[in-house]
Amino acid sequence: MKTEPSEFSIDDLHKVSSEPWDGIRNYQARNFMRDDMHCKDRVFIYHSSCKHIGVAGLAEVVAEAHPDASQFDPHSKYHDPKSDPEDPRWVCVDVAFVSRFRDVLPLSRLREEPALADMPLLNKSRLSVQPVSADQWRVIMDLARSEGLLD
DNA sequence: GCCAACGTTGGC
DNA sequence: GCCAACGTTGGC
Repeated sequence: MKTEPSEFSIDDLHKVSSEPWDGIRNYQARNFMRDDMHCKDRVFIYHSSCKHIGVAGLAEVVAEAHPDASQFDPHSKYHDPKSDPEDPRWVCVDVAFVSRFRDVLPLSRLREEPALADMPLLNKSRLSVQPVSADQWRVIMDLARSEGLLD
């Protein structure tokens, strides 16, 4: 899951017991949350549009997809007047902090790994929620370990 | 701040 | 259903 740390960082996630991952307004990203993310699933938290771009830590899904409340809030920047309360257009999962890498595992380092070449993240995908295969998960965790980023 | 690439919108 | 125009994303 991508986030701009100036908006909501891994450290912000650490401060709350759980966080509804709201504001996702892309259908494909929504569908991943709705269809493919389940309680206990692990998630990489990725910092984008910032100084240290890359994987910042780990989270866990703690609530399955439910309507994203911000779509019905006229004061929210995520307000969607076209969404019908009887049939909400946008959903989100809740995630909880698991761990923070000692340092961000840089995007540039991910690009050096042939095993990760097919990741949407490395291929101009602008999806803010995107899948990670079991193999890719392992490669990234091994990388984080070998870079001394894990406790 | 730039700009390429992408997703969405809306006229036809 | 096509596709041009537009707005957004996100690395650099």
